[in-house]
Amino acid sequence: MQGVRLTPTSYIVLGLLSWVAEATPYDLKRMVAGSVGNLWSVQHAQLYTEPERLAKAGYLTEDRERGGRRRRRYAITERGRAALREWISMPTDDFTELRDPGLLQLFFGADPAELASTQLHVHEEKLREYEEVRARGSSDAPAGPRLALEAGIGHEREWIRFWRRLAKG
Amino acid sequence: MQGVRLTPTSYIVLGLLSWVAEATPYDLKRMVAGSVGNLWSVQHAQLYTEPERLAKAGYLTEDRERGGRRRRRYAITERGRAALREWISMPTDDFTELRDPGLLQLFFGADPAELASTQLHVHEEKLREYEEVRARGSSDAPAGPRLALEAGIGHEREWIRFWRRLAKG
DNA sequence: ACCGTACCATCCAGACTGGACTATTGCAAG
DNA sequence: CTTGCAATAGTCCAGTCTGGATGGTACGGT
Repeated sequence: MQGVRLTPTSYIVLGLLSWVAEATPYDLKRMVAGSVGNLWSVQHAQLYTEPERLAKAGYLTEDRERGGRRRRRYAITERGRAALREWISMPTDDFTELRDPGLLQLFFGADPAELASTQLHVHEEKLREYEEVRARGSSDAPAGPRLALEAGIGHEREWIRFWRRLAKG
Repeated sequence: MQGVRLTPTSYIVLGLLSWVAEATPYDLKRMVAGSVGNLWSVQHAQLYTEPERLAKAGYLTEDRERGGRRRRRYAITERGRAALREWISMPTDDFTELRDPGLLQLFFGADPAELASTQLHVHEEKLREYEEVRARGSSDAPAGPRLALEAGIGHEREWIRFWRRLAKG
């Protein structure tokens, strides 16, 4: 019931469960894809182990179907909500972690123009995807995801500026 | 001698060792800090285990001091250089992985203005650091690290624009 | 001779990764 | 209706990585 370390992954699970009455790991997986998954990648296997861990510590309740798929349904507890609230109210000064394989190749001497043409494609595609999500979003959607999406769009544009500059020598 | 998977971390070790005749894990640690460590975080413990793994697979040679600190000195082999060259010449289309704790808090409903003031500090500091590195750099430095630094500076500026916008409502 | 401060190496439990593997269910064509 | 495919859903595992603790070595200064 006590003493687990809460990681960013934990807060993703708690955060998503604070928006819905209950969810199975598979539901979480779909919620993550196309939203928070863009700013913090989560392995699907974690969405099975992490809720289990959180349930053991009292942040969630677990309820398992008998027969059939034997889905586990999780719901957030008051203790879980409190932990989430507390985390949200303490602005972090932890730093952005960036992992960009293309940039790594550039660092170690890859041909800038050639690399740029590959990377440009990838980032243009991603930008298109984000802009589509934005277009679909209703105006009464929660502010958080909308703002995070704006951040993502801004960064994709920056990537595109950067690689475009390299592409033309 | 065979069959290890080469990860980005592997290429960081190979890449750094391609620039110097030999290095101990501790040397690698210092080389990473303030350069490639900014675009791909590496735990120091990995700089002990990864070269060992690479040496076993024939990409590096290992030579251990007797007595004293018993430092291990690693040097890249022709096989290692070949692997590095091959990786560099194949532009990756793997995608940027971004992990930003602040953005995650924003996503889940943190107060934008409050969060922004914390994050602004952090990113302004980082930008200052990058610009200092750039100022110190000689003009005959290799192009790769210089370009990667430019990317980092561009992104820090983007973060600052983003959080600045949120800070003033 | 002693101390403080870098320098340097190793270890560990727990968490995460990437993917393989299995099973269930819905649906559509034959 | 039954067969087969796609989508849905859950589990497992070996290998890696994480974050930090721990403990040793070297060296200048007093």
